[in-house]
Amino acid sequence: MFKTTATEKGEVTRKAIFESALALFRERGFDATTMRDVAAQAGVALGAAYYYFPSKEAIIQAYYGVVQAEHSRRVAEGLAGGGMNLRQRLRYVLQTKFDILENDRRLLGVIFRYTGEPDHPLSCLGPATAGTRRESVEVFSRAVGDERLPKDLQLLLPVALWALHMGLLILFIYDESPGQKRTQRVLDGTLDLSMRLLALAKFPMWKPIRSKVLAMLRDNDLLPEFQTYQAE
Amino acid sequence: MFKTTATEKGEVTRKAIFESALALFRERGFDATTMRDVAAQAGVALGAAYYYFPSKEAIIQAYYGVVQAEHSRRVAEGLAGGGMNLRQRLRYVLQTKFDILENDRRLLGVIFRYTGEPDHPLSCLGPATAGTRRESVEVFSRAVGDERLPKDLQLLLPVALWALHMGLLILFIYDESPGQKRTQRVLDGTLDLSMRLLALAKFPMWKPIRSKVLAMLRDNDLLPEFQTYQAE
DNA sequence: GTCTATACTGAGATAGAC
DNA sequence: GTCTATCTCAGTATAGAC
Repeated sequence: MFKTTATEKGEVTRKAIFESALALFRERGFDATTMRDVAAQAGVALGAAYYYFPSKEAIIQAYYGVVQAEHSRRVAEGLAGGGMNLRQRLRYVLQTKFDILENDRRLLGVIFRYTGEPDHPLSCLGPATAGTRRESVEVFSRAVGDERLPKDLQLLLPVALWALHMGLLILFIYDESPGQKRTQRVLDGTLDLSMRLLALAKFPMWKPIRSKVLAMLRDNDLLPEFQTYQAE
Repeated sequence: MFKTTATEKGEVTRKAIFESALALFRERGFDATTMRDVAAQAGVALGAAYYYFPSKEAIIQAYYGVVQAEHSRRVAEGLAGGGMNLRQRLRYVLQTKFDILENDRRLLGVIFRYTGEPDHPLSCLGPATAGTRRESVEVFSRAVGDERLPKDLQLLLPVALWALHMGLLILFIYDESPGQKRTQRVLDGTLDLSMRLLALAKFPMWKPIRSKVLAMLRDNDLLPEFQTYQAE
């Protein structure tokens, strides 16, 4: 997606460009920052910036990669101890994500810019970002853990949670309430609801509906590619 | 959002620019078409194009307005006769939308470009497009019609359908299967599922959960603004 | 109010020299 | 790996014709 550095010197330059860009994006916003500003701030020529990042958006993409890694790290750390129930684990995973993004709501919006353009390398639902998506679903899988659930729910839940998390991210971006309390409330509300629905959905009477949902998603390639779906 | 014409002559010019733009967008794609191309194709000067449309995206926005109007028109026409059940009415409304957009999947993607930027005038979820959104939800309200439902479901369903329709639009854009058969299958599948869930949700035992959902959405301003939500 | 013609600015992106 | 020069194109500006 973007140039990975081969030399140590390159690594330093790359980092300088990346950090300068983020600082400027946070200060002035993404669109108001030019690649010339970024290069100047980093003390390199315009061409150098483009040498490491093929586009301005690619910097945001790299930023999102860092966020992702940090999220993975914190979740691994936080869940290591055990002792949380499902509700608490899910809350922790989601909350951690918002903690990381707390002051970068404006930057986050750019992630969605190419949602409607499948072939774009930065399309957040496109093939080019499948790896990142996979990683993200992974985190939710870890939160579900070995919770005692019917196998089909075991498969569906992480993807459903990923989708929920995407929705909440959009709400988060639009949320102008102080401290984004509104997003917090919706997060808690949807978690309550999810837990109630999950408790119901576990019963055998729901098996046919669960199967139908799973079959439909599987048959139409709507589940991230890394999972193996033995038909429960 | 863009200049509306006062004279008849202006109307002609406006239309020429609009049609030329759409033709070029369809032929070469949105990004590959320049405003100069559009002006040339329409046989006017660059300034004229900008006189009627403040930006290239504004043309797409106008296009979407036309789609919306056409959808409204066809739905009003198609539902006028009566004699369809809920499932059939919903199918009709959704199917009609996809019929209209059949050959414009690439154009459609641009609609989502500013999803993550609330303040942008073309943000598909932002305040600037509230009117269009309202109109769109309206159409789904008409499809629900006077179907015998608990009042809270009566309120929730149109918005839920609008959300479903947005999701299906994204799937539609990504769907490379011939004739977008995959979207068709998912459309039918989700309709089946929705009908089954609706049949269940109508029972009084679900009242508390419905109330909770409604309360959460209402309390957090997540329902389009035009509805009046007397707490059932 | 509608439009032409032309020139200009700003910024994303690229080519090719070093 | 890095810089300089250059290109392209969205968008603005202006002055004036009708």
